Amino acid sequence: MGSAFTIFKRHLHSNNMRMTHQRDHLFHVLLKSSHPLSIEQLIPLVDSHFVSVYRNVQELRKVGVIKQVPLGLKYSYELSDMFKPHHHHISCDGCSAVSGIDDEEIERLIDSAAVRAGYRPTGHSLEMRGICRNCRVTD
Amino acid sequence: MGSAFTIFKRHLHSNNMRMTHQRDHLFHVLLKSSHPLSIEQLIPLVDSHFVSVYRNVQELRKVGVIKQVPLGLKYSYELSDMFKPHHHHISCDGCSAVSGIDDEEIERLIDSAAVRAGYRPTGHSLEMRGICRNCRVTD
DNA sequence: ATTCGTGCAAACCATTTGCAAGAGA
DNA sequence: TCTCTTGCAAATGGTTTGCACGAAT
Repeated sequence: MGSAFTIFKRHLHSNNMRMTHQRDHLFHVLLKSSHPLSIEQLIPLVDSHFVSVYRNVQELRKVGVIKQVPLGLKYSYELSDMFKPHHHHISCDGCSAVSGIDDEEIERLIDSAAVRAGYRPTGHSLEMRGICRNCRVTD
Repeated sequence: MGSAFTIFKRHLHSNNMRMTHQRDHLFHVLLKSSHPLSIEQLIPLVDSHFVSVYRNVQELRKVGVIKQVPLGLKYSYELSDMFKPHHHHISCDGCSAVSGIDDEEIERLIDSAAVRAGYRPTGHSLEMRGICRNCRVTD
């Protein structure tokens, strides 16, 4: 069958990359996380040398396992659509909480806007900001 | 009247910031540019010390004159909606050309998705990728 | 056995900071 | 004049690289 981890292993193999403890661990940290993580957040969570975190995030991004997403003023990382259904994020200006957003219609509209501009769409990144319920009350 | 530059000057003044050659120049470089520029691109274009470019980009971002946009794998900078009508970008995976996108309906949908998720929307960033006409032919 | 990947130290380089001199208001 | 901003030099710190050892296939 095709669990995320099985797909991951196959994907590594087909790219002549080895499955190591470090990559296994990195993958599972990202799989379990409910929101994207910055390198800074990743380093203490993944038990491997920080240099390996950098290298593996890069390598896995190159082969499409990991996706870079702009969150706040810096980039964070999450598993690609290959492992998590395509979605977007909204982060609260007040408390920085992050929620997932999943809206079919937005996707369609984004792609059709790309086509209208003369492009064959290959992807996009959409990040939203707002004030969450809690922070609206606590003002 | 309210040309972009006049608004800029007023905005600086109301934030106790001085109008200097360097800021004037930075502002005009961004105003004339058809697409966002990275710090790296900005430094040779703006005739001031690179430290001042860093500082001014930061300061002007804090007071809402400049906006940071994720382009490709890094961030670039452009004037905020205060000076250029709100829009998004699509960049070609092949030649890196950037075009502007302006679609009212997407805007509405993005905001309504935010509301549905329980947030009062304050902003968003949307960057698209695709293959442009030229690059589709030249394959 | 043969790569490929890791850890460590060192190098790198983009960005930031401290401070004295210069410029705007 | 008074304060903000600039330029320069130096410090900083996140990221990358070189290399020998260790691990995966």
